Amino acid sequence: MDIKTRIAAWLADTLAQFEGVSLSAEQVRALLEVPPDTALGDYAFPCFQLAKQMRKAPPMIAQALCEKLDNPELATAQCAGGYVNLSLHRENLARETVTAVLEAPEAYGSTCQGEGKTVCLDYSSINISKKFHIGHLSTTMIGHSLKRLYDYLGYRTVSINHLGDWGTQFGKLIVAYRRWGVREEIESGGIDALTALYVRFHDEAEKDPVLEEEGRAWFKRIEEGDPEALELFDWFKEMTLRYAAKVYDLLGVSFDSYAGESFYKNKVDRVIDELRAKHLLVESDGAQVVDLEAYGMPPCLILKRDGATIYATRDIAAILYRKDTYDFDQCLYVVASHQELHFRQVFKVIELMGYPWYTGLEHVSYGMVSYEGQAMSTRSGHVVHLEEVFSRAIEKADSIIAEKSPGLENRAEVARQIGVGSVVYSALQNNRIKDVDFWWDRALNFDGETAPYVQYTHARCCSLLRKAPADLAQPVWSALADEEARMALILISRFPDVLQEATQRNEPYLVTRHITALAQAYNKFYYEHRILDDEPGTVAARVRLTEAIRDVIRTGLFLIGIEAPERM
RNA sequence: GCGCCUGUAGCUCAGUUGGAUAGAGCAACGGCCUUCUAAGCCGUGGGCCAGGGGUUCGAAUCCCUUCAGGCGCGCCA
Repeated sequence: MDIKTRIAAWLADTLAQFEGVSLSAEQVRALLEVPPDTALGDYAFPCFQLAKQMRKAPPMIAQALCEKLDNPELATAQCAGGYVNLSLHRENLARETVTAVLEAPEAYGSTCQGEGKTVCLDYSSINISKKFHIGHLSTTMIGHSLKRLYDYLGYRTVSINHLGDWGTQFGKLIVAYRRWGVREEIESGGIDALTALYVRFHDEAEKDPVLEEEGRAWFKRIEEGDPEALELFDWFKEMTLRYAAKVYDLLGVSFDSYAGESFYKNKVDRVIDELRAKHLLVESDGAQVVDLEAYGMPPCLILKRDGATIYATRDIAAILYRKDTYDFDQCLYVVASHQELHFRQVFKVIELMGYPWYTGLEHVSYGMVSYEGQAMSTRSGHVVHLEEVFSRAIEKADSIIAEKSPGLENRAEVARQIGVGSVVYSALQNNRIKDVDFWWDRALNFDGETAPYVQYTHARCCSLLRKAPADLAQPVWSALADEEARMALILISRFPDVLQEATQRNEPYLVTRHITALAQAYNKFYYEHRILDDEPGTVAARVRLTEAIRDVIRTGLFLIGIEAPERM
């Protein structure tokens, strides 16, 4: 049982001695907060909510509670206004916290609460023949981080790259290829060559509307299984996936399924039959829709006037398929916020179909990405490609290494870890919902709250541990009673709670900020105290603390998809 | 026009879901390396929490309203 839980139990026991009070240990634990100033204590218990039950003013309750609290091995209490401020017994805090980490460094904060539960995560979801740009980073890394978080908490996860591999744009691409493409050039030019074809098609189509018509016709041929059309379509898809694999390798991202839109093309009949059987489908302007007016939403379009399906139809088919195949408890869609209405509509249709598990569907939305104040556009060229961001960040990391640690052995690898890490960090340091505007100078900043800062702290810990004596004495935990160590210990002890909240809210940035705070705490500690030059028992305690911090930072970085080099 | 989201230091953002004196980083300025990694640490300045009304013991946080920005509102995804 962790310290906070024991504090809560102790508080609840004491509260039970008062008349008219009924608060469980769990309720008390949820009420415990962190004082605004660390000098006040480690935890604060607010008495305001008790005021009604006890018919007393909060400060009086706090005082009465303080007088009864007696467990100096756990903490000491002081009342201040309506709060009871608790200061943990420092020696015990140090011993318990550090030991908890070192007992299972790879599993600190992990649980088995997700046992028997499955979470499907739909993220990244790339479009065939399009390059990655900076806007794809959020979905890819938020999804990847959430997968790792849910895994860590014992869930079975299924990561799905719902490929955008269906629609008239592929007919257009075929037209462009047949008119202007040369097989060998496209093969060697890869995704860039495909993008060039796509851009050229739109330029030429403005002058010659016949092209659009041809594009539609070629897509129809794909749908009908025409061998030439399918061969080209598969080729485009294969080239795109080959390209994407390189980016995913760099990021350490992988997927359990690449079933995209084309996968569901023969699974939409079931959706239409079922909607019809359940009397949900109505005609409107020649199209078939599910009316959602009663829920304050525009209708959900299921079949176009020409009888063809639309993305909502395929998304519904995908939901039913995933439920059948994976029997998920939750299915998360890490998709930009502009699709909010779409998902609300689709989820409502599932509800109206009578499936009670619709409650497990969730749109994990994130803000829009722009570049220097303007929306990005592949066609106009106002884009920042992900590879360019990575290569510039890696280049910068490499030149800093050249300057600061010229003898580093695996320099290229570390430069990659730092460069990629700094880019990933920027995608996971804030609340998902914020819009982000990309600027090069910000993206290439390595100071302060950044991945290199956290990685540096980790490397610093590693370096120190390499120099620590092999035969450590018995740690004297009371040596960790100073303010700097206390701050670090408190942050370590809260790490498991942070993982809980990050998962509950689907917000990886909580992990990012927490390990950054831990890195700050360690750097202060490091500056204020000589770790290796002291009494053997003190050295042992400080080394153990360093080890615990290194482990928590490494785990935290792993959970947000960032590597932790041991030297840099 | 309707709906959703956002508005906190010059900039980028936190703010523990209604609690204590609103905090970080960047940028600026000033300090700290003959000692464990200076990609670090310390300090200084910087705020009408967009504006206005409410709700209550208490509001950056909840409600109403105005303003500003982003996104969406059927045959694209």
